Amino acid sequence: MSQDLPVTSYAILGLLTFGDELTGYEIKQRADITLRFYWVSPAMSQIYTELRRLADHGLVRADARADGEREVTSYAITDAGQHALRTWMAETPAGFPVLKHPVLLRLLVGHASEPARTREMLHDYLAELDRARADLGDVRAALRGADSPGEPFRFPALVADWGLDYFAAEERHTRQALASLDDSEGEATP
Amino acid sequence: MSQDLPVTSYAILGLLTFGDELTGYEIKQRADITLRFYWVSPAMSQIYTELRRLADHGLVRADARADGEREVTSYAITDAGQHALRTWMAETPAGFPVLKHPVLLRLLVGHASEPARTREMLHDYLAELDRARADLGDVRAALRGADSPGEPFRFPALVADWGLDYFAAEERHTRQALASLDDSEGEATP
DNA sequence: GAAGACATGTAATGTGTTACATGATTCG
DNA sequence: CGAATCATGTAACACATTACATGTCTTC
Repeated sequence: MSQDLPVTSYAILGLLTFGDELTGYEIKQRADITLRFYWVSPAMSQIYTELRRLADHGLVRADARADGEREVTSYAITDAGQHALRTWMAETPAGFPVLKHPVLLRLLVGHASEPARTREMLHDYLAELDRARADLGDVRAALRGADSPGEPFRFPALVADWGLDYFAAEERHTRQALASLDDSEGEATP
Repeated sequence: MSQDLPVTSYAILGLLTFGDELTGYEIKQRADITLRFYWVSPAMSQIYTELRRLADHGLVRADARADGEREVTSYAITDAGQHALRTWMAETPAGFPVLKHPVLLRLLVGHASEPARTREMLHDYLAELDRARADLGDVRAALRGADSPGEPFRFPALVADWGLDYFAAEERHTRQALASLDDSEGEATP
């Protein structure tokens, strides 16, 4: 009955379980502030493609309404969609995370690079981590007040906290790597 | 001059910087124990495709030799390959890691699942983390003896340590999430 | 002599991106 | 009134996976 959909489909479906109807555009915005950190933020075109597919399967309902001159289409999850999501969560194993970590990839072949360049890359990463942590911190702050057990943002708050801890850990690991590099190459620099 | 190649191309090129010539098959094995943790382990067919491309660009040299009845082709990085890799590392920004974390994705929409199922998923993840940590630990152990500054496996050891710390952090975060879930839902279970 | 590892590839397919295209609405 | 945002899509293409196909070599 429930054909397998790509995970991103279920991710979008999941975004529609927080109550309101959303346009493709709004879904993109939500994805940019939440999904981005744990999955991907699909391109706009991808979102519209997925919404079409979900609608074809009856998992979302497309609500077209006129907004002045233009047609705006909002999407809401259907009962079938709720059911499909639950089934997917209950019956398919989550699977192990896939990490595409360009910093670690480059560090792995660090012997093919200038030590100074490697250090620069790690410092750049620290700066980006800081920005990411600030962004996610803003999201986390916005959830306050509705993040207790039983409240709507309980689970988003849980994963936001996880994400913040993850960024903190990455920062530590980066500093450790830098320290380790300084131990050896640093002897040249007085 | 140096057209942009996909990152996976450079990853394979990087695997060839550790001295020896490798067959496609051997590259797959190396990828399975190293790249897997920080990037991806490409499918065999993908590896052969990339090797063909790298050879077309003159970045690797294909060495066909007879091994009994069959032809076996080993690949070695060329000077042009070394140069391309260095240029890539020096001139293109690494970019921020992309995390495809199905456990966090599902936890995000935890309100659409049975609490018991969510807990089960987290416990499954703990078990998988344990296995991954053991695998990476074996790799790390195999690097011992050549992992000091200046030695060939210095950088692989650095990233392996990073990876082990990352797994440890994930384990902590998982346990924290479980504890948080127990705090609320656990009240029902005496 | 069968099983499993070694070794190499083609074909079909799918997920997802970027580029392109279009137009309305809002805000300064 | 121009820029930014809102809103929706099509087309071309790239990266990567799975399925399929083939055969040798090694080990039990």
